[in-house]
Amino acid sequence: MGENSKKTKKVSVKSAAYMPEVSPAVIKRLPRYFRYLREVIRQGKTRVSSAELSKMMNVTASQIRQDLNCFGGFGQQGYGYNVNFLYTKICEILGVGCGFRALVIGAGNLGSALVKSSMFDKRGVDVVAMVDVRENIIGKTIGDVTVYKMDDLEELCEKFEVDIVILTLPKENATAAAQKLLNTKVKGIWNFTGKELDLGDSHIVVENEHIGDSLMTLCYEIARREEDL
Amino acid sequence: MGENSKKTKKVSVKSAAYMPEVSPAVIKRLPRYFRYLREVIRQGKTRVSSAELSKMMNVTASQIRQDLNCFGGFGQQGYGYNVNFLYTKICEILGVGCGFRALVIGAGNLGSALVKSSMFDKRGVDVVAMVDVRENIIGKTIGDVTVYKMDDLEELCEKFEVDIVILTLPKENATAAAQKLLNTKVKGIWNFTGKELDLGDSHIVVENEHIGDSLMTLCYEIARREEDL
DNA sequence: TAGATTGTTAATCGATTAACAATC
DNA sequence: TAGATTGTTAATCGATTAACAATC
Repeated sequence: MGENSKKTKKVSVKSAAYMPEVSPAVIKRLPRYFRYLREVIRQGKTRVSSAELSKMMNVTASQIRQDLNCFGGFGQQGYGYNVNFLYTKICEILGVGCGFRALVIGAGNLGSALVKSSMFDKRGVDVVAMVDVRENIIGKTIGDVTVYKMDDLEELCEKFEVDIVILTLPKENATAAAQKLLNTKVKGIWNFTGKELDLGDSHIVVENEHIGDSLMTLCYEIARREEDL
Repeated sequence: MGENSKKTKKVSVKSAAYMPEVSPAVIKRLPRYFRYLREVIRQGKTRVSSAELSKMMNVTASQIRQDLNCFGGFGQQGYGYNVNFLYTKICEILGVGCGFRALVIGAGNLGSALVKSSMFDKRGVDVVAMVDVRENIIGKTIGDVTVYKMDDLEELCEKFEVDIVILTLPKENATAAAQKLLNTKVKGIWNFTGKELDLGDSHIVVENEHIGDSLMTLCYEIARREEDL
């Protein structure tokens, strides 16, 4: 650090084996560090202190240092954090650069919007295929992803070595789709169907996404402010 | 309660004035109760206990009772909760039925997908207009919402009495759009731009939505499971 | 009445913050 | 060296759970 040229600093990246379980609260904050570090990089800074970050992000400097230290000593006393180094570390932790491959089930409005966005690119996830039940769109290309038959789901997962499946189909079909995936090498499901999946202790990790929930908390806040005028 | 026919039970809905601040943790869970209660209603049940709900939702019964009690005594000892009554109360709390009106800035893929979904309907939010900067889509209809000129944003908010504005434009323009809204009667912003807005203590409530964040925590979990095989 | 289940208090657990010694 | 800022411990704060009296 200090432009990474001083040879003295030992970067103690805690080894996975001896790493104590990281708390859910910390994990949920990691993507936010990822985003803000990209912003800091975009601003052309090469170093950043927990105090600076804290001001940008509206959290305490203490929390930032505590959070980062769950994964290793990425900073340097008297200096702060080397932005690029820290960003690299956060990316490692979050699996950016693992080259995960994703398949989207459902080529409707939401599925299409997701695929066309820059979201996956930014996070190093490669969308390799979409599937749908509607015959008339099989073979079409959305963004630059081809739509295949839903029937071929398992073979497609095999062929493309799919790591992550994204569910954007009607909630009635969510469970059936998830069941099919249990027989594949798929490692994670990102579930937009609204039907919360619980695959118990299967090898598949599930992340249930409920976009509408934050609309409701917004409405709650608005309604609450109205009543105590 | 008890089919609501016994006259004895006093439903002590805590009055807003004397209601102590509800903790953020509780508020964030409310939409989930909303979703599960809809499910219970769909199943045709008329009563539900905290124990039953707890099994469905994978949380402790204690937490459910504690959460609901922040807002009033909605249950009845020995009986449980009347599903419809509880649902009504949760809806009230969350402002469903306040008839909030929303305007979407940005008629791109995401904006269009949101508008075409059933999300707003389900939550009693009425999308009254979209705006965009691209001349060629002005006047078009998406879902059943008309696209207007971005230039007319303030007038449209006034004319349609917009409560909530949804930002789905490029992040570079997020701040400028939010600034414009400060001069209107808009009460809340649902922000998908990726640029976190902080309007300080303005009268506008902001909810920053980062869909990609949960993709990253999914990747984190996958990467972590891979390393400790 | 007896049984069930809430509402609520007290105990536990986890997460955040403050403080400061270590050290670059 | 002096100044700055981390890494880390201890103190505080908040959230969850357990337990049970109240009561339908």
